[in-house]
Amino acid sequence: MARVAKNPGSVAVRDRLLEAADRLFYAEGTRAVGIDRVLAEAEAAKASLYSHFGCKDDLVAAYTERRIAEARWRIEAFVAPIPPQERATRIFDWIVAWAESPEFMGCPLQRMVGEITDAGHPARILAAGQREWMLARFVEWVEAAGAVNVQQVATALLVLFDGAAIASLQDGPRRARDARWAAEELLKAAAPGGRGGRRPKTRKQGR
Amino acid sequence: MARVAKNPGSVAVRDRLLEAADRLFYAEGTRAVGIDRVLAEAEAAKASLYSHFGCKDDLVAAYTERRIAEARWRIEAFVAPIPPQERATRIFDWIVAWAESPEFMGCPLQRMVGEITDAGHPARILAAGQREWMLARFVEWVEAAGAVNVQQVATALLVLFDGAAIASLQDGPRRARDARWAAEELLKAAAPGGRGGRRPKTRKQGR
DNA sequence: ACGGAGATAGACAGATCTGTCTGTCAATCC
DNA sequence: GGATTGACAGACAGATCTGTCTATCTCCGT
Repeated sequence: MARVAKNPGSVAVRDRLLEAADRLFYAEGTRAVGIDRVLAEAEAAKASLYSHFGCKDDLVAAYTERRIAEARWRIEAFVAPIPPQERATRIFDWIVAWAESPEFMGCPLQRMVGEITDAGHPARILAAGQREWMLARFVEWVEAAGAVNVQQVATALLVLFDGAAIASLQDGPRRARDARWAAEELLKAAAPGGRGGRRPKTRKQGR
Repeated sequence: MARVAKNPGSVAVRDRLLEAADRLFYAEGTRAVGIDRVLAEAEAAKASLYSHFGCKDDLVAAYTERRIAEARWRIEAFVAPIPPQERATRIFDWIVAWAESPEFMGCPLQRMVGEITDAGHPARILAAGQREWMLARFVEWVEAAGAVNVQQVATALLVLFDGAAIASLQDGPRRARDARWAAEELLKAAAPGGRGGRRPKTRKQGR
């Protein structure tokens, strides 16, 4: 069981399938791409796909999971060398670079949620988890930035983050830069002693 | 040619088709809904659909056009009684109300753009026009608000607007309220004499 | 050397989807 | 009142999509 690649240099079929699905689903959407396209791109057999992933929906879920994992380590890797108090703003540099990359096609999770209406779909469940993770990061970064009104600023940055992705898909990467500018303004306004809101360090006010 | 409804009380078949398409496409996505579903919902014949709209893509374009027209008059109607200098912030009240409505399924244009990859698709062309219209409104409102750095603030609000829609689809209407808070902060910061940016009334710095 | 696990290739069933076409009916126009 | 027009109903073709299944091949461990 779980044999390795049979010939050196080739990748295990499950990975090939997932990589092919990743490329195609992200570029064209999960609904627009059929199983056969994935098989051709992966140079794999249909039986392999259905033995590794039970059905297409589960392949979509696996694709979503992969995108989430990738996003997390990319973000963590980007943020790691940055002083904690600067992370809340600098993360928007990352978004700008992402939006400027030639293969950028928006946020895969946003597009998946737009396509898959059923909130109970396994991929939707995964995406909901990523929302919480992302918000938790913003709370962390905003807190480290020493801002007042942490929760409110963090959710505002989350919304800006989302807006940067979808607006860049429509108008190009300039929107990501616009989001960055807005994020900087918000954090300046939320600097302690600034024109910002209330002081309490932590305040339960919903997520 | 262009006959009226044959029996009183019934609507012309083209309108019925468009209304049915609108409901179904918005609720489930243009790709998930087949022609037959639209026909059943509209209680119309297939030949009627293909004679009024040439193909499904054109029906999708007509749906998009309808959504755009509706958005424009709704926004204009909402904004009309509001003093111009308050419109930039108060428009976010409109978004909050929208996101709170039970049938809210995100911004139809965002979801369409996420589904339809081909930027040359007629519906995509229409959507691009709506982007310009929306940005022009924000510029107008921000200018009326007397803010400095009009273009930059306007694009920031546009990104917040987009973020409010997609984030509310994922996390619920609280994100629209978060966007409203952020918009208020940005406008406060951009008040003349505030901590905001430069003064020039109009400044070409891209759209 | 042999048996089994995993991979491939592809036929196949069944559903669904777009788009065409034929035939019928009712209302309207000249 | 006869011709025209628009709508309806639905069969049909052709493509595509998901998912199953069979048959074959190739590694790998024993």
